[in-house]
Parts: sequence; C-alpha cells; structure tokens
Amino acid sequence: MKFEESKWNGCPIRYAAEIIGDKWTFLILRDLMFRNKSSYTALLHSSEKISTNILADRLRKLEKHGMLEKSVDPDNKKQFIYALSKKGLDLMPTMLSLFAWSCEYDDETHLPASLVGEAKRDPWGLAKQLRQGKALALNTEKSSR
Amino acid sequence: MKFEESKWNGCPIRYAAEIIGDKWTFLILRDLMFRNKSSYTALLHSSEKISTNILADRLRKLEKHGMLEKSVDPDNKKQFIYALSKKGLDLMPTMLSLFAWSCEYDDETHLPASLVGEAKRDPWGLAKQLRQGKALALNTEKSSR
DNA sequence: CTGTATCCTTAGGGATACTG
DNA sequence: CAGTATCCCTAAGGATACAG
Repeated sequence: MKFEESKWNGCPIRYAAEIIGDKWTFLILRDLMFRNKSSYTALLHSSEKISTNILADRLRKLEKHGMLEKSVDPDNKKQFIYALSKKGLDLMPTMLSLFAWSCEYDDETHLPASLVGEAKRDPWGLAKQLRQGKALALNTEKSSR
Repeated sequence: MKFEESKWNGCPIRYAAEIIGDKWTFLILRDLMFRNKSSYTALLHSSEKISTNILADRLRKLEKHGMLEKSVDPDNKKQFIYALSKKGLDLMPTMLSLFAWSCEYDDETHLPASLVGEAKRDPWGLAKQLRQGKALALNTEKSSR
C-alpha cells in the first residue's frame, strides 16, 4: 500500500490497520489470545498452515509494535515463549466484541449464546476472566489428531 | 492465502478476517462509519488514494458480504448511494473499541479524552449517538482543500 | 459520476532445504 | 526447537485510459 511510507496522519483506524490489518497477524493474535499458544511451533501447527517465513515475519512485526514479548523458557533454555504484552492484552476486549459480531452473522459458528452475549455486553469483564484461566471456552479449534 | 477456498471451520475470527481483514476494506468502513461518505467519488477521494479498480472490488465484496447496500440516489438517478446495512452498523461498536485502543497507544492521535473514554466504556451507546448525527466528532481526516 | 479494462510491477506467500 | 535462506509464482495493487 502506497501510504505506508508516511505516518498514519493521526488516524487511529489507520494505526490499527497497520498493526492488525493482515490476515495472518489476525490469526496469530487469535491463537495467542484464545488458544493458549505460546511457542513458535505451537503457532506453526495451528489449524491454518502458516509457513515458517511468514510466521517469523509476523512475530517480528508484532514484537516491533510492542504487541508481544519474547522470552526464554526458564525450563528449557532453547525454547522461546511468546506472550502478549499489556498493549496486546488490551486488544482482547475488542477481539471479543468482534467475536460476538461474527457469531451473530456467521451461520457456521455455534458457540454458547450466553458466552456470545457476555462478549457483546461486557467484553472487558470477559477478557479479564479469560486471562485468569477461562481460556478454552472460546476455542473453536478442532482437535488436530 | 491458501485456506480461503475452504470455509472458516466455524472460527469467528477467521470469518471476520475474511470480511474486514484487508487494509483497504478497513479504511472504506471507516469512511462509511465515521466520515459520512456515501458515494463512490467521495470514497475515492479519501485521504488515502485508493485506485478505482480496488475501490470497486472492495465495494463489491462488502456488498456480497451484506455489509452495505447500494441504492440509487432519488435526487440524482445517475448517482449511487452506499450505506451500511444493519450488519455493517453492528460493527461500529467494535470499531469504536478499536478506535479507543489505538488512541491509547498511538502517540500521534490526539482526540478528546472524554470521547475516547466513552468509546472504551460504552461503544454501543456511542455508536448509537454517532448514527444519530454526532458523526464528525471522531473524524480525524484533515480537510483536503 | 461510476465504474471497466488493461498493462505492468512488486510484494506476499507457498514450498522446501538448511542451520545453530 | 526456532528459525533463516532461497526460489519461484501468483495475486494484489498502481497507473492510466476509456465507457455507459
């Protein structure tokens, strides 16, 4: 896109588009937020087959934008851990709101109406609960084996 | 992206990504929601220079996804009007939530804190107000002439 | 005004092999 | 495990020109 060279002109939507306006990035954030993935390999083996170079590129960009933090796994020094930063976590309510919107309009998604209602009514509250362990309630991933 | 041929596998985020996970689409929605644009030409002359074929393509896709409705201007039969459908309007709260998030993290956007706070606290209420005419309050577009 | 139609170029992405 | 490095190819996008 032509205008990427310049700044966002103070437009918040453009700023957001720059960070999350990419399908792969979107899905990676989903995996980090709702699917408890935290390692390169786990993200790589997500339901959609992302290729190694793309994943590495997107993770680099997300880190650059301060959306996530990369750290070494204390248990296994050769393992890295990708975790959402505060900035990334702060996007969870928005994602939940989007979640609810999709559920309302996509015939194919069938999640508990109570959960969708909560995501719509109080995304902040639900986001907080999810961060505290309610994690898999919104996981739509099919078990892979 | 490879998996587009298939369905979204019941994942709402993937469904959303399919519809709005594109920068141009994102910006078009912004213009429709917050900048009161409703004609092809108005959208074309937005702050970012979108080319004619891309705009036509995205409008077609948005219409296909039921995000907007195209109608003939009763005042000028040669003019078309693009308006958000209910589905499109229902996405406004989410966009406002994103709006607030960006404002919090992008140093370059300076909007009234009260407005940002409201977008964060009660996106549904603010969306309703905007639909009733408070429209330009969130317009970050520089006047073009 | 609201698009189509082209042409051309580049960036994004799939596949795969390889490395510390 | 966590990437990097290529290679190749297609689709997306820009720049016009043109048309109903």
